[in-house]
Amino acid sequence: MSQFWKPGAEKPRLLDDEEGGVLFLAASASSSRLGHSSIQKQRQRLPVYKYRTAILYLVETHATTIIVGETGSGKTTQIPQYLKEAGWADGGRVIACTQPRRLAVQAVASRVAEEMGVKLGEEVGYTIRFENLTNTGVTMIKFLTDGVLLKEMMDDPLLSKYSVIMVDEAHERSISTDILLGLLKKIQQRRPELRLIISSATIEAKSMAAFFQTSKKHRGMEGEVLGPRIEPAILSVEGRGFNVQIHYVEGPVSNYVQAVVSTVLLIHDREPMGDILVFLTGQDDIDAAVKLLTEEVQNCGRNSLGLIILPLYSGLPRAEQELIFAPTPRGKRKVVISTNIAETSLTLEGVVYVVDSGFSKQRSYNPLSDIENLVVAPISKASARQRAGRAGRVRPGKCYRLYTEEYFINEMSAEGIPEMQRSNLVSCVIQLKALGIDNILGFDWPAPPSPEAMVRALEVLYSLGVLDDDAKLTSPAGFQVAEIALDPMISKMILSSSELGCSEEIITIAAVLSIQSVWVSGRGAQKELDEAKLRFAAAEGDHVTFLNVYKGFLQSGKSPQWCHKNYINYQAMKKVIEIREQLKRTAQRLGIVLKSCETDMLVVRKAITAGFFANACRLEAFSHNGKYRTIRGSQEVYIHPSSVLFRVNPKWVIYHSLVSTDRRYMRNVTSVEPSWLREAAPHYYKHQPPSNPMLH
DNA sequence: GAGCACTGC
Repeated sequence: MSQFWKPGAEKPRLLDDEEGGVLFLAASASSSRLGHSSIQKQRQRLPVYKYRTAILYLVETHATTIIVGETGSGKTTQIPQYLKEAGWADGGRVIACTQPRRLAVQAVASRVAEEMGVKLGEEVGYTIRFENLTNTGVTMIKFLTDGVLLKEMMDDPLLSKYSVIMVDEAHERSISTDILLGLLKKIQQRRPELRLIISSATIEAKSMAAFFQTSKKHRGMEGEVLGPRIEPAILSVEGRGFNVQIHYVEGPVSNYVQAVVSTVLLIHDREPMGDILVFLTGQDDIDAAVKLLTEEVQNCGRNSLGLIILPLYSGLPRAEQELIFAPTPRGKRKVVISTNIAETSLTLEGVVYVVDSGFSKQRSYNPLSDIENLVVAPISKASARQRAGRAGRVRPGKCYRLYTEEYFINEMSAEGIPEMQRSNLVSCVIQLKALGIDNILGFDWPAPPSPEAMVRALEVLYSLGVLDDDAKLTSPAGFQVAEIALDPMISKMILSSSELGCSEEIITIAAVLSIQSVWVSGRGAQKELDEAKLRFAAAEGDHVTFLNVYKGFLQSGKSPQWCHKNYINYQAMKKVIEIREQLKRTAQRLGIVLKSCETDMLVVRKAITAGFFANACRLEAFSHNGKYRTIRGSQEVYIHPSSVLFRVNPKWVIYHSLVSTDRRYMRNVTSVEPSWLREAAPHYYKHQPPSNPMLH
């Protein structure tokens, strides 16, 4: 009576598509005998439902199945349920489904629990940082961020409790996803019974297939049946979006902010009602466009009165972000001018028109200077398609691309560069080391990072005393640093604080350094913000200033009003508390003594130095403009104007990070004594060239 | 006296 495909039953019909992958011929969905409740009917109306049998067949017979599914296909919520219904969660095994983002994990898990009529955290559960809603032995389907799954591998390198692991949104190519894919490929060789599903929104499935294709064949006697086929299966599932008509400009656009404004006005004049979503690169562009558009509307008369113009970027205060979701009043048209946040993280209902500038801010990394920064760069074709798709969620839409069709076809790359190839790899390398991957340079990456970047990461870890001469994790420091889920320099700072007796203070600093900013985003009330900052400013620098803010917050009883009055971001402070609690638990597990140094800030600065000695700088002699040089590399740097040490210019400082604009600015700076540097890292500072007037 | 795409453990 069951319609599910089971091993041994007649196979569904398969067809080779022109790409050389395996594509299933749609089966009829109407013959199902699943339940008749409305939820079941809804499930059956999803495009993925037609492929249910095919998916189960492919997963049964292939070690890896790649599913190309557009948004709205239902793959994320349905496939884990199909697998469970087909018995993949029998015998205490668990079906895992990873997501790049926490919010998606929670949303999908609660949706699936609802569809299955179970309480979230029982048969269906989820795990994200700070939250574990699963029940061992009961949970059959578990949603989690890919970062959490990597963390789980530290305790269970073969992920032995999982029968199927579905890696969703793999096309986004985040660092965690790429590390995970590389490791899963390795696990497959040891666990032929494990099944992988790689789910991606773009057609670049072939390169993913090639990556998993090269898996070594499971060895066995000649003629023996060796379990699943090694070559990955590829299956495409259509989405449920509406058609989106694409319009290109006829000639290149010189000023895309201006072009955005005129395009929005044109849509508003000529097109029927429906909201407009604009993609620009960052806060600057967006604020400029909002201002320009508002002025145009005021100069334009009656027809433009119906526009509600809203900016959207992650740094926006919570209340302003929420305006985006308010339904558009009758007769009005909403225009949301956004960063990439609306491309993947947030979904706006009611959008019918998309205006795509063709650019976004992207992280880039130079391993030689060890500097990460953001650059405005052209987006990929995949990104352009994703942006256009945002116009077709409620009804057929239109997308206006502010670049020529010729440019789209000939100049835009098919896919973006994976994050792995645009980032500092220190955290990535230590994670792999902790998982016993000794040969980092020879690791089978989905997209190998440059050797320079890997060597740079190894150097930094060696200088921190986390790796030894053989590039193996040191014990215990190396393992401890790997266990703390933060940048290794911060983790090292925490370890040192244990010996220096200031771990209570240092974990507060570590928590603050791992959020964006404790201050409310500065524009508009700059003077007031600067004055508020002075109330907390410490002569030692920004790190000690953070301690003062934290103390003030606790003394206020964690009051939102107190935060508001002092230009402090309340949401950020709540996050600091949360991260701090987690660090405290990790520290206790690692045997780090939690101790406060009370008012002795000297040891706090020494602990900071122990983690960040590589970022030491010296004020240039006779410098009247605050010019510093890094000790290693002798690069010209300046204290950022947002630092409490701006214009104070102590002789020796260490910084937490550099931002590179017209100059290189040090953010989060603390003054130090030069003797501490050699104390903290004698090996690192022993061979300074004599031209560098160092450590006298 | 300047600027923060977006995630995640």
